[in-house]
Amino acid sequence: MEKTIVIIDGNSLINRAYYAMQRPMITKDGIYTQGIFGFLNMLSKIEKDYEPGYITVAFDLKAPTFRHKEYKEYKAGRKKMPPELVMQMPLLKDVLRAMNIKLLEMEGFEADDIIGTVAREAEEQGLLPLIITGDKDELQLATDKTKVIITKKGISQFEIYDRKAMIDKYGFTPAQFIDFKGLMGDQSDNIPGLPGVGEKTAQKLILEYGSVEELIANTDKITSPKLKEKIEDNVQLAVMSKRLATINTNVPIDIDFDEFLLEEPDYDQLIEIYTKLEFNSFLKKLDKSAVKSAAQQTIIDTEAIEKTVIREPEQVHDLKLTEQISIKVLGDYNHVAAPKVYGIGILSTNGKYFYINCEKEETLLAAIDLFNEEKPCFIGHDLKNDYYMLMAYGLVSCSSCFDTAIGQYVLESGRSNYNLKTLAYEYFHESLEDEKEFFESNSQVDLFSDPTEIYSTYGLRWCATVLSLMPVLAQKTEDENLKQVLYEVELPLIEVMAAMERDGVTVDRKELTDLGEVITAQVETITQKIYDLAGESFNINSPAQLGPILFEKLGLTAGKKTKRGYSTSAETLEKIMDEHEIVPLILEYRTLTKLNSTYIEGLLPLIDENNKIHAHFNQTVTATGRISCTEPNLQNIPIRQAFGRQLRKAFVPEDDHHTLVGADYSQIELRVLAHMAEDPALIEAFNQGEDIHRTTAANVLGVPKEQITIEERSRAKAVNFGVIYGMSSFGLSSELHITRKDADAYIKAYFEKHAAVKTFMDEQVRLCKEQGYVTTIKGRKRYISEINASNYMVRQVGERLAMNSPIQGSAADIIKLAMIKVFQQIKEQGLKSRLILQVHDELIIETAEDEQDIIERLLVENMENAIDLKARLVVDLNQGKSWYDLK
DNA sequence: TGTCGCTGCAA
DNA sequence: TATTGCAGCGACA
Repeated sequence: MEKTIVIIDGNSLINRAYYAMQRPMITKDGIYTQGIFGFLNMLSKIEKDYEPGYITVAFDLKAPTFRHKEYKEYKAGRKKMPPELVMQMPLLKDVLRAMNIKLLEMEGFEADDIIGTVAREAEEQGLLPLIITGDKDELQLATDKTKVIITKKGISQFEIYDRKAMIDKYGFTPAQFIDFKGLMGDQSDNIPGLPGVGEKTAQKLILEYGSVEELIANTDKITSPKLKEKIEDNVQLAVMSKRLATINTNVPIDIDFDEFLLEEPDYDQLIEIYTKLEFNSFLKKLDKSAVKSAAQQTIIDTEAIEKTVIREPEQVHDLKLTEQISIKVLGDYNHVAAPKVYGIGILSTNGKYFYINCEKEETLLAAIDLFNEEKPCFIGHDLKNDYYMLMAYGLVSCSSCFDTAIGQYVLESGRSNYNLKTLAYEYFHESLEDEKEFFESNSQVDLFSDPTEIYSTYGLRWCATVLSLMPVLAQKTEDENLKQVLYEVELPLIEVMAAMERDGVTVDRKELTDLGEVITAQVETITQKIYDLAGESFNINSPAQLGPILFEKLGLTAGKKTKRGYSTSAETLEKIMDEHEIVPLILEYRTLTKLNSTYIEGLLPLIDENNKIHAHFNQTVTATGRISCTEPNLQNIPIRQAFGRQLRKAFVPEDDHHTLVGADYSQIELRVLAHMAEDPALIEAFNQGEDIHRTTAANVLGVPKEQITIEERSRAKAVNFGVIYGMSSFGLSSELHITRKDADAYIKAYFEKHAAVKTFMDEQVRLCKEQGYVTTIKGRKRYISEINASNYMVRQVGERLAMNSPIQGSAADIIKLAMIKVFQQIKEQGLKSRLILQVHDELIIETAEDEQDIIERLLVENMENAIDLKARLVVDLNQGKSWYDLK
C-alpha cells in the first residue's frame, strides 16, 4: 500500500494559526504561544485523519532567494511578522525537533520550492504526498497523487485539492495556475503580472489560450485592441511574472526519506518544552508513563502507605499526631446551612494515614478536641475550607504550615485555576481525579454500601498530593523571595478568613424586604411612565431594545457605540438628561432595579436560619493581593448614593448586646505611595495631618491652601486617584470632563511638584521591563507579561499595571497584617467580639457591648502600626447599631 | 445550558 | 483610552 507523506509549509501554517486564534495565548513568563498552539493542533488533526508514514516541515530562511536575484522587488512591501509571532518560530522548531520531525530549510530557496521538490521525489518513490499550507500558490503542485490542503477560516477547516479537484474548482490545471498567476500577478508577493489584468481577465485568457507562452504567440487573435496592446507591450513582464510564480521542484537538497519516517518523540525534551509553553492539554495527550518518568518530582506512592480507619471517639484520643499533618476534611457545605463533616483524612509526615469517619458526631468532636490539644500545624490545599467546616464544630487551633493553593498563588497571582488536580498535573504530570470524578468512578450502585472506603481513599490521594507538592512549592517560594509574603501574611491569614466566613454577618431580613417593597412600588410607577413616554412597552433592561427606542424612535442624540449597538450607559444617558424626560426616568429605573435584583433579591436567599450571611472570602483571586468576596459580594454594598446606602441598615449585630465597630484607613494607597516614592511633600502633608487633596491642589496650582475651592479640591482628588491608577491624560480628561490638553497640563504640573512620584513610577516600569514583575512592601510579586508587548496599547496597559500594583498590593499587605494581629489578639484575650468583614481599607468587628473600648483601641493600635511607613497610617473609627451608622 | 457583552456597585 | 473586583440581565449559540 502506498504511504502518505505529509509535507508542511511551516511559515505559512504558523502564520495562519497565529491569526486564527481568537485571543492571545501567553505564558506566565511572557512567551506568546498561540501560533505554536494552533500549529500543533492542526498537526495532530492531520496525523489523526491521514495516518501518514512520513512527515516533514519546510521553513523559509531569511536569506534572499533566487527570486530576489531575478526581481529585486520580490516580496517587497510585505507586512512584517509581528514580533509576538517571530519569537514563536524558534520555539516551534524546538517542539518539532523534540517530536523527531525532520525540518527542511535551504538558503536561496523558499519553503514552497523545497516542498515542491520533496513532493516530486516522493511521488517518484511511490509515496502519496500531502502538502499542508495556507498559501494558494502551492496549488500548482497538485497532481493525481499529490494533494494540497489549504487551511481555510482558522485552522479547523480546510480544503483539499488534487489535480481533478483543481480543475473542477478553477477550470484549469495546476500547471495553468502558474500562468494564471503570471498574468494576474500577486500583491502579497509583489509579483507584477500584466498591468490592468485582474482575476477575471486572467482566468478568461488562460481558459482561451492555455498558457502565457501560447497567449504571447497568439496575440493577433485577441479582439480587444487595448488588451492586445497591453499584452504585446508587456511580454517580458508576463514571462518574468510566470517565472517568479513557478515553484522550483528541483532544489538541490539531499533528501533521505528515512529521515521523514514518523517516530516516537523525545519525551524528555517534549515535556520540558510543553511545560515551558504551558501546553497542559498536549502534555495530557502524551504517553502517560513516559510523562511521569520525566517529571522532575514524584508524588508520594499512596499504595505504600499504611491506612487506618477510625470510627470511635476513644480511638481518636489514642491517635499520635506528628507536629505537621496534611489534612483533608470531607464534607458538605454551602454557607447557608451548617456544614456536614463525613470524615477527616490525615496524612502524617511519618507516612501514616488515618481516616476519621465522622458519622458519629462524638468522633468528630473528639478529633477536634485532639486538634485543639495537640495543636498540629496543618498542611492542606484550600485549608480555609477545612477550617471552615471544623470551626463549626469547635476547632480553635488552626496554625497553618502550608497551603499549596496559596503557595502557588504567591508564585503566580495572575492565574485563574489553583485546583489541586491542575497543580498535580503541572508538577508531577500525574492525573488526579477531582472530587466529582473520583466519586463517580468509585461509587457503587448499592446505596447501602459503606462509602467510607471511597472517602478514605480520596482523602489519602489528596493529602499525599499536597504533601508531595509542599516541598516543591516551599523551595520555589524561597527561590523567588516570597517567603515573607507567604509565611508572614498569607498563611496566618487563612484562619482569619475562615473565621470571618464562619461567624458571618447578621442581616435584618425585614429591613431588607421592606426596602424591597418600597423599591418595587417605585419601579412599577416608573416603568409605566417610561412605557407611556415611549409609546410602547419593552424591556428597559435590554440595551438592545432601549437603544433603538431612545435614539431612533425618540430621536435623541446617540453617544458612544458598543459592539452590539448604541451605548445606553449612565455616562451616555447623563449627557442627554435634558433632551427628553424619559432619560432621567430610565436612570432612576436602572438604579432601583439594580438595588432590587442585586442587593435585595440577590441577598435574601443567602441568609441562613440564624439570619446570617456567610460570604466567601477568596484569598487567591486578585492579581494584586487583595481579598475578594462572593456569594454575596459584601465588598460592594452601596454607600455613595443616599438611597442605596439605606441597604446598610439591614446589616446589623447579631443581638442587642453587640454593636458594630468599623475602622478604615485614611488614604492608605496615597500614604503607601508617599512612602514607596519617598516624596517629601506627600510625606510632610500626611504627617502634618493635612487634607491631602486640598494640599495637592494648593501645591499644583501654586495657591495657598485656604484659597482652594471645592471644585479645585475635587479635581486634585481625581488627580490623586489617577496617580495611583497609572494616570493617562485621556483617563483624567474623561473623569473630569476637561480637554486632554488641560488634563495633560495638570498631570505635568503634578509631576513637577512631586518629582519623586514621577521617578518612582518610571522606576516601577523600568524594573518591570527588566525582571518581568513588580513587588510590594512585603515582597509580593505580580508578573506583568504585557510590559514588553510590541502593541502600544497592550504595553501601555502593562505600564499602568506596573505603576498601580505595588501600591494596591502593598495596601493589601498592610491590612492583611492588621487583620492577623487583630484576630490573634481577640483570640489571645478571649474576647467575645468577632472580626466579620474586610472591605479593602476597612475592618468591621461585631463588638460585644462590654468590649467596645478595648476593641476600638485594638483596631486603631494594630491597624496604624501594622507596618512602619514614612507617611504614618491613620485610622478612622466608627460605631453603630447597623452598618449604615458607620459613617 | 453555558458564555459573552453590557451595565453598575464597591475600594 | 485610569486600578482591583462580583453579579444580574439579555442575547445568542
